[in-house]
Amino acid sequence: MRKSATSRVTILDVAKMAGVSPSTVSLVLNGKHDRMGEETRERVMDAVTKLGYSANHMARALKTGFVPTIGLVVPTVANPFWGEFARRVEHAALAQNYQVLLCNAERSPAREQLYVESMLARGIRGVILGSSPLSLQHISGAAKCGLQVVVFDRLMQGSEGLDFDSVRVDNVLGARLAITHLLELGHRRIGFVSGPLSSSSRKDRLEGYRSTLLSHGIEPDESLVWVANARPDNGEEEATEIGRLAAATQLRGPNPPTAFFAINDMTAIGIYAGVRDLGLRIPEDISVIGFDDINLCRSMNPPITTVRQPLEELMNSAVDLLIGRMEQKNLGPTTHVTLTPNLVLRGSTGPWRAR
Amino acid sequence: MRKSATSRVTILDVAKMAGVSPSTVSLVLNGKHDRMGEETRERVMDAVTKLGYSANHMARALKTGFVPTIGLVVPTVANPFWGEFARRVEHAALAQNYQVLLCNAERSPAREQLYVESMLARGIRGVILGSSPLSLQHISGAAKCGLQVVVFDRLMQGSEGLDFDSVRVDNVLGARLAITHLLELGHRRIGFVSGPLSSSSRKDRLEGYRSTLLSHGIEPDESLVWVANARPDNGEEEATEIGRLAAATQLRGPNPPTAFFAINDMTAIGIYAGVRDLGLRIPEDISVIGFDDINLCRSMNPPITTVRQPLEELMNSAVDLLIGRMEQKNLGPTTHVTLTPNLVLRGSTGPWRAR
DNA sequence: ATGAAAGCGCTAACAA
DNA sequence: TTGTTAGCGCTTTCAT
Repeated sequence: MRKSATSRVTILDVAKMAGVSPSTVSLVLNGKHDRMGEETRERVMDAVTKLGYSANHMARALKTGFVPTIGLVVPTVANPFWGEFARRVEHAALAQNYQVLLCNAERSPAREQLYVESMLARGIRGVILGSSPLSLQHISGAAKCGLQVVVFDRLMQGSEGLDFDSVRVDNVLGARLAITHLLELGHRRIGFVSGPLSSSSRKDRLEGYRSTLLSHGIEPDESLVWVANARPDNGEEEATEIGRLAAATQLRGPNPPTAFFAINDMTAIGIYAGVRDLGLRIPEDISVIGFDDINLCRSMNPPITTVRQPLEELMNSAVDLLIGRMEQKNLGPTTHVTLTPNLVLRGSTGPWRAR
Repeated sequence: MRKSATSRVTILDVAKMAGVSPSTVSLVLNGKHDRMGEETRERVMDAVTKLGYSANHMARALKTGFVPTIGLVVPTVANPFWGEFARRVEHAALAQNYQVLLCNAERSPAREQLYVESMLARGIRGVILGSSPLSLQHISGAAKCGLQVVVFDRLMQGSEGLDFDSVRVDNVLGARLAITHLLELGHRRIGFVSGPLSSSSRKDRLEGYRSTLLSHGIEPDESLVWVANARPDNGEEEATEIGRLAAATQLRGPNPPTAFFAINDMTAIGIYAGVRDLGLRIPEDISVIGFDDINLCRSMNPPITTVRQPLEELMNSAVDLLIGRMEQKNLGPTTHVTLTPNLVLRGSTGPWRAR
């Protein structure tokens, strides 16, 4: 049994110094029963500061069965979108005195499951799931153990007997916004570029792409949709690499697109690189539109036209929903929040011109 | 007292089902005393799987005083460098059966301290500190409580009575590599662009910049060093914004630089934007060199020439060092690992030409 | 080879 | 208003 070099000061030490019982100290610390001797309270607080006491969260959690922490599982922190996402969640959580445990699942259901179980073992009772595999089967065990879950980016079909609160942007609409914009600029051959269709948000965006084309009388050309394969290790290639390869390949094909709709901004950045490799210009030769509106969009040359997700509102809702469940203030049926994306016009899209 | 809806199965349930005592179950689970009835062991394992038992980490930690988790504090996950950094740490830690608790301090010493104390309260005994304020005073309390610390990116002067293991790249050399390269290309007016000099790595890079110039007979021109101010809220502007503003301002000045050395790649990306805003080209009109070598460098137009930090090796060392301390396998004096950076030539630097 | 019992640090009935 | 007591789930001597 490994023990810390310097054992910490406990509630007993405080009690002894203040000349009261441990339960009194606990009462003071937790602000219970304000009908308590003001003088006693002060003695206790004095001892606390003198001793530099700070509570042992594990002992408290073991006793109360409650941990003021929410778990956050994201597919990868290497993509700035998820970094921004995590910051928003953390901000909203901190405002309600919850901490955030951030987990990087690398788009692997196995890792996701591992993390979720580890959270449960640590007494964490609520988790926000970022984009991840379509099936939530691997989470069901945890859910049965009382774990509250809010998913981002996908609605459950309930087909698995699972039904979680969810929060997302209207992805079909987002895609429609993007494609309509391109169509209005005169583009007719629009490429769709994505990593594996591993989340319903991605499927929705593809659906929005197809349906918008159709509704404008254009038959979707399957040779124009590029969906990267998942890698054998269950991971996913870097979005930038996917975009670059897609652009290079598509543009050299027999009937190249004149515009690309990227599944997200990082993929759009990759497309930029692919386009440049061929000596083509954006937006003069090729238009590109992204999704998310990460900060980087403004720094690119040209700045990226994209579909913005209202991340702050989305994450505020997610955190409120989750904490409501954890504190049993919300016992109703599952809630699904869908917010509206909007198009941010910048420099990467321009009118179609014959080349 | 809030309790989980579905109480989890405990070691007692397993013991009952297997018809043994709880201590036997514990023994089996922890692989102790292999001189144990094979048949008993099987009965226990059977019960474990049937019941879907998984240990309560809090109870275990409370008892043993040991948590197989290391904390990782980074300044911001919105910058992909730190995302990559976190992935490396996580990878190295997982290989040794440790989990990683990722904390986003937003470059605020107050938040850093908060996180560190919260880790201590959760029984975490080791933490890796990414770049953060020069003073580690706010960590000293935790360190006295037995928290093991490995710092990245800075060496302690010991002036505060603190002395931690550390891991870093030779930042002075990194800057020398960059500046020498620019000098060899013929540049004489080289700008230095950075956010607040809030870490010794940044100070070192500035020192390397100055000393290299000096050693080549060039008197550093202070009007060429751009160091953004810290914001009142203790946070830091986005690196890209700093770069953009620096480039815009410097380039419009009376005696503009012909090349920029950016404190990191994200700042270099911001400089790209600032240069473009003025209708200038990279590298024809202006050369730019970054630091870190994040993946994004390869996707930019032109790809960014940069000073590479060997992140994988760095993080492997950090994790090994930390776990060695936590498991008391390493009791020696503090260790300081310094690795060598190397220049990655790409397209953002070119020969000086009179404009 | 296995069980009984103590206790990690804390909180929450219940007493006083 | 404050103290006593029992235990949260686990590990680990010490018995047997």
